[in-house]
Amino acid sequence: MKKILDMITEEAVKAFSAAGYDAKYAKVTLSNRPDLCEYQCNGAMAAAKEYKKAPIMIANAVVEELVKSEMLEEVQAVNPGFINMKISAEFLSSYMNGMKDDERLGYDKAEHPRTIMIDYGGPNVAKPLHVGHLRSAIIGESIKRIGRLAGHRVIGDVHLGDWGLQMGLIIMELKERKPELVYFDENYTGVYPEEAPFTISELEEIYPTASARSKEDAAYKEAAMQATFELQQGRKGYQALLQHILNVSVTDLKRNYANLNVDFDLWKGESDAQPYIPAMVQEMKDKGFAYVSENALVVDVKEETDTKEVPPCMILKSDGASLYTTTDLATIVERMKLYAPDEIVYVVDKRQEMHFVQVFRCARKCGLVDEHVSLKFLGFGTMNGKDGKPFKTREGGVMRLEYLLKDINEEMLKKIQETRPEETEAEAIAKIVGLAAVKYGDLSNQASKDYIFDVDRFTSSEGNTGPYILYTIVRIKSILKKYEEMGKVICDTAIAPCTAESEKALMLELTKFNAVMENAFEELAPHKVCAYIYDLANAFNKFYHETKILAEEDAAKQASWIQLLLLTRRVLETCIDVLGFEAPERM
RNA sequence: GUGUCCAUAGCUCAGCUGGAUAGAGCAACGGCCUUCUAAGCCGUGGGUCGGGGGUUCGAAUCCCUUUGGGCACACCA
Repeated sequence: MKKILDMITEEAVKAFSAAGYDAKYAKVTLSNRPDLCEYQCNGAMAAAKEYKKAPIMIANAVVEELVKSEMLEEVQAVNPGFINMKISAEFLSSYMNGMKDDERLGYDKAEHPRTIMIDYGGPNVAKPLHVGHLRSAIIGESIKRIGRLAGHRVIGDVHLGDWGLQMGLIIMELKERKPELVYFDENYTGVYPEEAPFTISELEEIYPTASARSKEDAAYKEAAMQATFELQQGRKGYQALLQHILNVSVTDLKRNYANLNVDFDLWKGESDAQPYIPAMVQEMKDKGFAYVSENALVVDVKEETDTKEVPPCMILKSDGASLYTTTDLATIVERMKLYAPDEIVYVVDKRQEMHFVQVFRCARKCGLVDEHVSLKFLGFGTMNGKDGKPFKTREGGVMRLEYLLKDINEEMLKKIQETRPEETEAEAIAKIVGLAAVKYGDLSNQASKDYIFDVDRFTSSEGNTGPYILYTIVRIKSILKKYEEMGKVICDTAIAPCTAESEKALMLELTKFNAVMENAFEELAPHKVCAYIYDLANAFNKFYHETKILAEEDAAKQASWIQLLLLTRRVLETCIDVLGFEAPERM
């Protein structure tokens, strides 16, 4: 379906042309003065210059044509040259019915579907998920779903951090603790045990210990770097250990991401790109892009238009080992080979922007990606505590994701038990609402900005929060249920033209759905979806308050309203699905 | 130091390619439940859009400058 603004703009184009003015001035926008009108066109003022006429005269001439449109029911020119419009109830209801009868709610599929890879999550296999991983998971998941709704083929890749010094650190620490393990025997030729020599909780303790020690003990760090190098060179025992670490860790990660309602198509990691490194490096050298500088292998990526110094992209360290630019580049090679994406979106902490500038430039320069492939960096800000500083536990440590979710769920549970003590499924509902609270709290902010994680605010049902949105959906569900309990059957009847202000306001909000989704996709901006459903929920709640649907005696009117509720519910549920959460039956 | 992002009501945030009186929510105060979930709805008060210039008929929005913050600047990821 066409977007409503485009449809009205078409009317304006006709009117401008008929009045003898250039159609380029006919652009119609949403009114910023809802008290005066619903839509406006400011083109007359822009046109005034070209035609050397008073804007109001142009506006008047256009309005004379525009009043002929059946789409509009009120059109007027206002000083200095605004054209104010209201849409007709009949046209609005026909648009509603168009949405209702369309599986996609009026949001057309992309004409040219693209293959888009989303690189998000990025957990470190050596560490449990902590709050730092929350944003990437939440935002990335939403971007993935927004892209899919738009009709694209979207592939989500968790891109595990499983290849750096961290691996060497774990191996070293393990060697110190259990030197007798066969993994450390270079002469061992047999088969390695299937069982990992550690559990997930041991693993979670090993890495921080090793990491802390490496900062004080230079020799220890040196040994870890050596182990990393050997791992990368393919030392068998270490490779086997890596597999164990991955198995143990990924099982745990999958459980955690499932709790977040986050789902990856690919569980690839940095290590998967490793086989592509040698050939890639060789080619970079052969083509003359890579050269040795200060013993390291680098590729220049600075450009003339740079306003700052962009350091060369380092391909290999002076000891010959690969580093994160290497694996990121090799991962691009791998992705192009296996999935041939048209676009790769990286949902990563914004502090890594420089790194990705280098990687993207290097990838293009060395021909790792074609001209048409777009590489996008979606950098997100830090999640801060109420004090405005990076979120910490009460003790000042790093907050584990599991504990954070637990806190939120407990808060929600308390709320349910207070308001509805009779609820038997309070815990399950608390989990659903709690997740919505966290995700909405995050996604309602612009991704690139830092934001303050405030449990009290996010779990509140007042204001622009997840619970408020869910409550609105629950209200709709409740009415529909009661309607059927009254013995009435929901038939597929048409939505009648609105008769009240609040009803029209609700319909007007509903019409925005396709434009909002398209815009959210283009700008990779889930927060626009949040802003939209908040407005929509407000419009619905106002309508709800003023309209006693179940008590309505006119059955036709009631049936039309029921359809309007169904449509509102579908739009809201589609939106929250795209945000990555769902609504309970009651709350 | 260089670069970059940010600064909007007491607090948390919106503000589309410049448009009419800068919007929400929270907090404060005041209304609305014998009727679909009051986890709701309605209303009141609260802003020199960090400061200063400029472009424009018109600037929170674009340009310059200044102040105050965040972040990044090749062998960690």
